[in-house]
Amino acid sequence: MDKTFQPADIETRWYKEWEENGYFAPQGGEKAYSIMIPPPNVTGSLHMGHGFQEAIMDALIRYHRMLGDNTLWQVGTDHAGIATQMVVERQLEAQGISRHELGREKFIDKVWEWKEESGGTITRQLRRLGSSLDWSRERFTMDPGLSAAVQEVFIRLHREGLIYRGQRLVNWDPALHTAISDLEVIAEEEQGHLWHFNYPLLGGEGHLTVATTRPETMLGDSAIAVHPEDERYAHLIGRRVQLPLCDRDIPVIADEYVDREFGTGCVKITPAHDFNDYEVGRRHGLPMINIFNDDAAINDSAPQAYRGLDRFEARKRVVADLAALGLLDKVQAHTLKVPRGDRSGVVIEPYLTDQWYVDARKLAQPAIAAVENGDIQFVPKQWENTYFAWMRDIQDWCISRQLWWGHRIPAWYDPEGKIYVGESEAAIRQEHKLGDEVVLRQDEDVLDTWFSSALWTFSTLGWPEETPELAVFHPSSVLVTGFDIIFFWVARMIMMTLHLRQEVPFHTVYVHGLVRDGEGQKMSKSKGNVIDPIDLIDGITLDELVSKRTTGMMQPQLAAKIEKATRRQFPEGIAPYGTDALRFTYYSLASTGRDIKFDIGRIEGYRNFCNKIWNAARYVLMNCEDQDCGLDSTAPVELSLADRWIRGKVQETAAEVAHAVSQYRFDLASQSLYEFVWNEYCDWYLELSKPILWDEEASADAKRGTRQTLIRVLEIWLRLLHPLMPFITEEIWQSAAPLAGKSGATIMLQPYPQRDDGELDENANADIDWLKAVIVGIRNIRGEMNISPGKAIPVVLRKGNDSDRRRLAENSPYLKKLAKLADIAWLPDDTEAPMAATALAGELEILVPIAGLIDKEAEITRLDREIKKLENDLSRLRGKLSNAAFIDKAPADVVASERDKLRAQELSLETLQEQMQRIRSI
RNA sequence: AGGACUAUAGCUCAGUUGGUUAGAGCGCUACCUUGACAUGGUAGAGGUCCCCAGUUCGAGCCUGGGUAGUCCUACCA
Repeated sequence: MDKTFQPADIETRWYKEWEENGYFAPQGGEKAYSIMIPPPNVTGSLHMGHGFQEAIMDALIRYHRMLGDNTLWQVGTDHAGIATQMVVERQLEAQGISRHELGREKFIDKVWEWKEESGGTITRQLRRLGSSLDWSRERFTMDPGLSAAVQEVFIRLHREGLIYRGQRLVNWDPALHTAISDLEVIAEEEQGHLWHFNYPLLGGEGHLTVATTRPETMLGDSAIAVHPEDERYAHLIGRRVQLPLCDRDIPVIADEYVDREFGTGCVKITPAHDFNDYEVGRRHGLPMINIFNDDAAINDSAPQAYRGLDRFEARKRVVADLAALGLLDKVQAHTLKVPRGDRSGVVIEPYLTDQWYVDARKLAQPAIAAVENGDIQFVPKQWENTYFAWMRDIQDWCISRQLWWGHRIPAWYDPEGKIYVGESEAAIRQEHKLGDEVVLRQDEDVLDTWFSSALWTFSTLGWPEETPELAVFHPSSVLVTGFDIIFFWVARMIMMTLHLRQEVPFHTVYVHGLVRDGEGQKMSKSKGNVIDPIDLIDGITLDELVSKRTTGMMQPQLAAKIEKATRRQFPEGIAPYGTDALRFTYYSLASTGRDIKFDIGRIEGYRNFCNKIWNAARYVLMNCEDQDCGLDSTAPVELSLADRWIRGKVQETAAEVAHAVSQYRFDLASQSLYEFVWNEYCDWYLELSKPILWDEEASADAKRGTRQTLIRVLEIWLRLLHPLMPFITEEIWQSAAPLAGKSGATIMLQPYPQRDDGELDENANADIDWLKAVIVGIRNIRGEMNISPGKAIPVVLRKGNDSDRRRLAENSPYLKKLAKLADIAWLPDDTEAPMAATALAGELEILVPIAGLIDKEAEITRLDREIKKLENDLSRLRGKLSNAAFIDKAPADVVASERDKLRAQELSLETLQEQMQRIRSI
């Protein structure tokens, strides 16, 4: 074995081995356990959030697989309608081709080509993370099977009246020329203006002043609204005003929607271009005047002068023209929320079109109930509130998109505009007995990507066929996802699955936090702070990292700043840390209910942990290979104190890990393992094994016992650790397992260690605690007195009780080796103690004689510090115990333990004070 | 406007039903190339648990109020 752990070869080698041997596929077992991967964008690439999410899922999957469950991790990718179409359109644009020139079919061919070309990136990256996905069952949302499921659902819901087509205002993206759902609109505060305009009253006396942030929409105004109880305007209700710039007049209406306090208390009503105005318009039967075309340029419904102008250009013209007419009252600076498309970034326009909708209200009821009654549980629980809040006020879901890439809506229209929904034109003709003379035209639109995602847990298992997989693996066990898609995806999956299958899609939703950069900033391309998890695994040079962060930017002017920040933050680039270290970092940061600030220092620490594991294994193998490790069950074995202790400790660790995983507390699981491996197994047990293995006088039985313990405990904790660090554990396990009497092709399919209480040994724990206390006491004196670690020193023990004597008798070889002692002696109580530095282990005094070793002043300082600390504690304890209320009301065992503590500390203080006097007297 | 979350060592974070002296990693200081490991070892320094009040024998933890920050939802003509 190499002296340092080299992850790269090991990782690729083992992943290939696992995949080729089909270890990722379900293997049977009584209980089923399944997770459906949140399908990443097929042409996307892995980011830190994915890395985190996959790590969590893989740990759960590997854990359950080792528990013997029939475990499926369903893999697949999403066609990501808008995102993918945009990428391909941009590529074509670069070649000077528009998709319209190309035509629908050829364009879709291009997208499929791009999918084939780049679709491997994300799946390669998933493999690099060690994700034990069942690749034999890989699905894609536009596979024939999944597409059939989508069509089936659309037809069914349409027949049930849960999908309908209607004309209403939608969020229109004028750049992408498609409707989008409410969720795809991001409203951000921006600086704008509030323009005040005068609309002259018809009949000549005076005007009404309206305030607006969108002057250009006045071309589509249908009314002026005031509050019905606003006495300022009450007399004008029912009158008409002249709409400036347009050759028409509009009524003054009363509606409670109007806020009297805002602006002038008069609102211009533009029903075709504002969601609130739309409702007002409907209530009052106002005409809906659409003044925009698909690009949000002014159309022919507006006066000649503005036709063809872009909306922002039109705004300037309208303001200028009104000013010229003397109708501009004033302009105020105003902060407003501007709705922008989450993909295109352009301002979204409320726009009147025909679209398809899902009646979400009806579907929401059972979906709310399923969470209320605990059929589905969120972890952490507070997300249930978020879910309820949204579900109880859910709006109908606009599912049609004016795109080409996606599932085409299975609806056809006859020349009269009658709608037919069915699986094909032929089927529809047959069902409705339509002859060839009736021309049918299929709907041009495709479905929102999230429509197919909503079916994911069951469409991937073969639905609408009632397949065996569906029976076994559905509902899935847990959904692991980010809070940002609770509405987009989680809620819709719950609604659709309950409706179509009368069962939940999953029992638990584990909601993890967002992975942010070291400063707590969201990682984004435009901020230039993105870290690719693969770069943490394989490493990257500074120059490559800079170029990765600064090429293909939407805002190239930021490149210089990003380069500077990157060079400052990663002066040496990023070292290759390996997958196991990256994964362990994720786990250690995965406490629930908070975001993750990714600190590069952590991964370095866990890379070091890998190295520690590696070297501990080297030590064990070095001492066990070709040696008698007690495999022969008839050979007598003698277990040392340390052997008995560590055999118990590894069981305690198994229990802690199991508990933590059951609560999805991977931070606690990883911490338990880290502490056990490093602080117990390596720091103490390996050191305690040396006195036995290296002692020529130790018996063969004792050596056999220690070797057996070394290798067996190693083999157990490798399995405990495997779900978190799959590669290093497999690599070492291959060598270690045979020596521990285990056989098997892979650690992956070994049973997960279950706590064995028979191995716990409380006596051994107590003795080891004593041993540690004595050793640490001596080391402390050494460290503080600057006694060279190489120098063997004599130690004298004094006072103490029978168990101290027994422990000394049994453990002096350990003490001599680990504390580097020349000699250790017991001093009878009635003997005068030599001049010495003192440490305490309970009642036991540990004395390191001064002569020639100890600096008197330094020891006085050290004792003084100890005494002060004790005095502080004592005064608090005495105060507590002299409080009658405490004695009366606190539980008896708490009071008793405080009293014990007081006694012990008083004794310690006395001892140290005596010691202080003696030192001072020389 | 409503709601959620967060505030603990220089930094990143744990801290269970309220009960020893509040912990870990990184960083820092001193010493150490000892036969698994310097990606290491030993020892050490470092805390007003955001603030105020309350409940309690006892509060980092519970209650109320406040401050600061992050986020979500809705609305702002």
